[in-house]
Amino acid sequence: MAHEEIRKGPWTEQEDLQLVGFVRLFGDRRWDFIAKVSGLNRTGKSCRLRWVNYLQPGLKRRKMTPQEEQLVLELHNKWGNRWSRIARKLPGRTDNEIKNYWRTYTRKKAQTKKRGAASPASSSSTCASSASNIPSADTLPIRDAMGESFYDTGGPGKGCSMEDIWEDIFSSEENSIIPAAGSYPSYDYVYPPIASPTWELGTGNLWKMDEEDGKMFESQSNQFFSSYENCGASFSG
DNA sequence: AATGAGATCAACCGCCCAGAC
DNA sequence: AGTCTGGGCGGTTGATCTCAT
Repeated sequence: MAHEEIRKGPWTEQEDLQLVGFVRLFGDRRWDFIAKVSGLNRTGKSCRLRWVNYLQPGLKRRKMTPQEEQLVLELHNKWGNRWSRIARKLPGRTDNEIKNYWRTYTRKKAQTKKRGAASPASSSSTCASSASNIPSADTLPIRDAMGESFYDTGGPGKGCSMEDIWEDIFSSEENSIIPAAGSYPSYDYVYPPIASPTWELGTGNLWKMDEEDGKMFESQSNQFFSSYENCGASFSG
């Protein structure tokens, strides 16, 4: 049979929209299923990663605050490289983000040590102790601000940010769908409604449907996607 | 203005674990 | 009880961005 090649590499806005739509329909658990029925030609893992690290509502997506940095240092001291565990203590941060931060931090620290050996005057500045040197979120360049340059890596040009999308979803459907209670951690963020059949139907039949059945939902989700045709107009391909 | 080095971030890989069958 | 499958996690890599020269 025709074997469709699994897509890899950076996600496009189109793919993001598709994924968001299907997560809305099916919840954020059945990644393999979502990968199949969405027609994204991505692996379930890839979909999950994209969702968790980038699309999930509530992500801060701006530079760590000194408080957060301090917390990361403390928790890492406590738990070691248990990034997901640490991330749970930092609302709006992903394990990947923290992992990357830590990597940068250790590098800087190593460099500081090196340089410190050469010029003791600067040796006292570790990332933790120099946290006050880190610009606050307000002073950060536009790029770091929520929603700006959201698709820097997703393709050329600027479409609409996920913030816009979520906002739009939320405002257009706040009266029609009530989010499943406890579906998401209680970040200080108002979540758009995401259907969570897993919780609402228990071990429901929904998950037992095969790919063919899933196609049915594709048409449903198409309605959702069509709402964002304007964004789609700026898609690169 | 061009370029090279360093920093940052998104995404993939491989392993492990838990649940389903 | 054993096997299989999917999801989660930590490690790593590569592309892109930023800044200094």
